[in-house]
Amino acid sequence: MMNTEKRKRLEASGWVSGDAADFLGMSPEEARLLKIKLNLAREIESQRKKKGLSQTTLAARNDMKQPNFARLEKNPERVTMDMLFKILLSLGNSPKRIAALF
Amino acid sequence: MMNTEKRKRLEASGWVSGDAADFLGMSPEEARLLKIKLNLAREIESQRKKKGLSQTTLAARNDMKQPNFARLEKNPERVTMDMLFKILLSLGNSPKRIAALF
DNA sequence: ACGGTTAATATCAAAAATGATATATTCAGC
DNA sequence: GCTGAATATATCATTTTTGATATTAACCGT
Repeated sequence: MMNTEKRKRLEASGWVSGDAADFLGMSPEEARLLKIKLNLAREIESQRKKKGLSQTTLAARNDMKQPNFARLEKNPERVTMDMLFKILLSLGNSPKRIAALF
Repeated sequence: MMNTEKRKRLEASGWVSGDAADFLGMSPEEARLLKIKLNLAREIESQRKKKGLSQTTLAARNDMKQPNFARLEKNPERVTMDMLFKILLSLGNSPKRIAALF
């Protein structure tokens, strides 16, 4: 899991690797927030696939380009919660439903 | 409600005023997100005051400066959800409790 | 009214996120 | 193995947010 390239990118953006110590350098709150973002991203990908939509079409619907949508799904640590939230809403999720992913 | 100064600031940052049409120019999702942010900000201020803490001390606890904390409380439309979320967590709110504010 | 604390506003520089484009990789179906 | 579609990666310009500082205004309590 986690090839060298990806780790390099993560570390470049401030990560410290090593399993349980993955969140070293972040406050507990930041670590918690990150996990939530990962959840939201996973959910976006899952729902998109369930609907049989491509990144390209879903991106277009939200005035985005495919590569940026890919980043949102694959590297949510570099995306604001605002963005993830907005996409989930546009996928038809109620705030409550989104909240359930916390 | 909504004095001229504040409206000027909001409009400068892209708002269109007019009561029910306040959210003109934003997607429904963006409007929804904004309302949520306002909720979170109100809750932060409320909890802070309930605990009798100053912006200065609460800011310090989160490695922030007072003026930036004031911005967070008073102008959440220009603050990411990440930031609001982080503060609420640090105030001891569980993700669930935060979610209830949606 | 004064002095001290707290909150708000204004303004920049620095950092981070976003948008955009080009390109590469992966994957299905044939 | 080709071809085309879908995803992923790389990079950079632009925009937005954040951090910092200075300053002002509001609010006590005395």
